Amino acid sequence: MPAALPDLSRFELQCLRRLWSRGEATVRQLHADLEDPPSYSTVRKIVERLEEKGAVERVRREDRAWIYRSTVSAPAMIRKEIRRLMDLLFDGEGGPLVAHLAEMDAIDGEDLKAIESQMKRAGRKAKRGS
Amino acid sequence: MPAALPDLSRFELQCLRRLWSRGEATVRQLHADLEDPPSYSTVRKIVERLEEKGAVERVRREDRAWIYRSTVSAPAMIRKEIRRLMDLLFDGEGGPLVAHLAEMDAIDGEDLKAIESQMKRAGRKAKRGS
DNA sequence: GACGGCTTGCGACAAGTGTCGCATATTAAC
DNA sequence: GTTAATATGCGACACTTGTCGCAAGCCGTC
Repeated sequence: MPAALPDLSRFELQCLRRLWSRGEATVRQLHADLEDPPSYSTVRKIVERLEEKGAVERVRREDRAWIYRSTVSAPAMIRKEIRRLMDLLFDGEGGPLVAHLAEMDAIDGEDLKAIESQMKRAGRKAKRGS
Repeated sequence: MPAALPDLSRFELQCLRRLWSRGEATVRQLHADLEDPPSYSTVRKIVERLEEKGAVERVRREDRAWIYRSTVSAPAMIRKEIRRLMDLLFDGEGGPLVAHLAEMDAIDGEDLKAIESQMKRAGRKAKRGS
């Protein structure tokens, strides 16, 4: 099984997302990708901590800078965070979360239709697999 | 408009939820409601901080203990947290969040149906209102 | 009126987080 | 070989968060 996913802070997660997008990146690239970036030093430190937490690793050096790569699965980490919120707000229930999303106009009928067909596909796959 | 909702920590939010359930409560009651409660002192401190942050207020005294009440709207606070996560993970998009929920088996067809009828009702209400 | 129990009001503290600055090392360019 | 750029490795700091303990006050009971 995969090692337990580390607990990441907001900003750590934000940086990690950029790394997921790029696949590999230097601190400078990550810094450039950030929307409202703090100092380079700050991003440097965040990446350092991500490395300590085992969420990121150095793959090779290029142009005297280290290239980093995420060592954690994006979907797994994302779902861990979603689960975290569901546990905190709704005792782990997903229904109320979706209800709020609808009420917040964060999703529409289109989204729902897409999800339904996604679930149908998954259902067929599961049946075939069993 | 309502005052900006304060940023709450995990544990603060957890305590606030119990208060929402009860409507009004003493620190002792909140402490008793918690699943895996830390010391009474700790809960005491959390409530104190909730008060400092303006999320909670004292309504009256009873049996030499203060009764607290939430001053923030539960749905508003909950949605703020959901929005926070959506912004962090999906640039504010709700679709991908629901997709993950389905993939995580956190929701099923029943949930989706319920949401659809909820959206229909909301739609009618909106039409009537306009 | 002293006693015991329960609340409160403070203070304290270790971790975690966001934020930087700076000395040192590395390297491309003169 | 000296210079200028830039990455890294550390250290520092203020704030937040989770966690308590303790002195003081209040109140019902004996």
